[in-house]
Amino acid sequence: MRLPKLSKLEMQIMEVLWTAGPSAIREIQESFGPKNRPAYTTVQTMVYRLEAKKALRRAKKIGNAHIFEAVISRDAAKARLVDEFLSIFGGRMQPVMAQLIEAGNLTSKDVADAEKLLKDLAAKRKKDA
Amino acid sequence: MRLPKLSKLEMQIMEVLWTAGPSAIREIQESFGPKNRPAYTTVQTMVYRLEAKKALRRAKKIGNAHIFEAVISRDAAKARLVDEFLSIFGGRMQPVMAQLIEAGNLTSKDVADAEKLLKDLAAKRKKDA
DNA sequence: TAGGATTTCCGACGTATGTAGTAGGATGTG
DNA sequence: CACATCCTACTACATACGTCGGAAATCCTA
Repeated sequence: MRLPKLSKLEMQIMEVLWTAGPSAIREIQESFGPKNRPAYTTVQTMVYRLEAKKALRRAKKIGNAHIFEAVISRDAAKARLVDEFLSIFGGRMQPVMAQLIEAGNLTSKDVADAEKLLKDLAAKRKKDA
Repeated sequence: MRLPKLSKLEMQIMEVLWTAGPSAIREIQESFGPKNRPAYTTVQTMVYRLEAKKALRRAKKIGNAHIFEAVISRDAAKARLVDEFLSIFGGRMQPVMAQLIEAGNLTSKDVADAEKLLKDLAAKRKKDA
C-alpha cells in the first residue's frame, strides 16, 4: 500500500505534521481549534491507525511521549485524493471543471492563476528536457 | 438531510438513474460492466439505502419489480461532492488547481475550456440581470 | 395451473472511520 | 518518596459501506 487512502480527519492530522513538523499527540490535538477539537484519545487512535497505514512513524521519544513524523508527502497524499475524486467523475476533468464553474467555486482569477502555472510548468519542462 | 453524502458506489447507481432514467434493480445492476459487476443483492442494498437517504424513490411497479427514479439532481449531488473535496483542501480552489496541474490532471485545453465556460457564464449572468 | 424464474425483504458480516473511556506505567514536583 | 499528571496501549462501540445469502412472495409461461 504505497499510497494509503486517508480520510478527512486523517488528512487533518497529517496536515499538522506537514506544516508543524514532527509532533506529539498532544500538540496535534491542540492544533485543532478549541471548538471542534476531538478528544485526546481520538487523535491518538487516528495517529495509531495512520501509523499502521505507514503514513507516519514514531520519530523519537521525549520524556515518555512519542514524537510522530509524516512518512508520506503532502503532494502524494493530495494526488491520491484528487485521483479518488476524479474517479467519481469518470476520470475526466472537463465535467469537473464545468461543475466547479457552474457552482461558482472557480473564479476567473483561479483560471488565470492556473493558466500561469501551466505556462511556468511548460517552460520548466522544456528547460529540463 | 437535504443533500445526503453519497459514496462512490452510490454515485454510480445514481448515475444510471440520471442517464438512463427510472430503472429497476436488474437494469441498474446490468449497467455495470460484466467485469466488476456487484451481485444483484448488493445493488439492491445500495438502492434501499439510497432510498432511505431520499436520494431516490420508488416511481412505480412493473410486474413485481419496482422502478426507481432519482430524487436529487446530478448537479446537486456533484456540488455536494465538490464541497466535500474542497473542504479537505481548506476550501480554497487555488491549492487544488495547483495540485491538479502539478499532477498533470489538468491540461491547457481544460483550462481553455474553463475560460470559455466562464466567459459564457458571465455573459449569461449579465443578460439575466 | 404447476413449476421455474424473478423480485423483494431481511439479516449478516468484515472493514473503515470517528469517538472515547480505562488501566497502568512514566514523569516531574513538593 | 508520595502524588498529581501525562502518556501509552487497549478495548469498545456506533455508523457507513460494500458484499452477499436465504426465504418468501410474485410473475410468467408451458
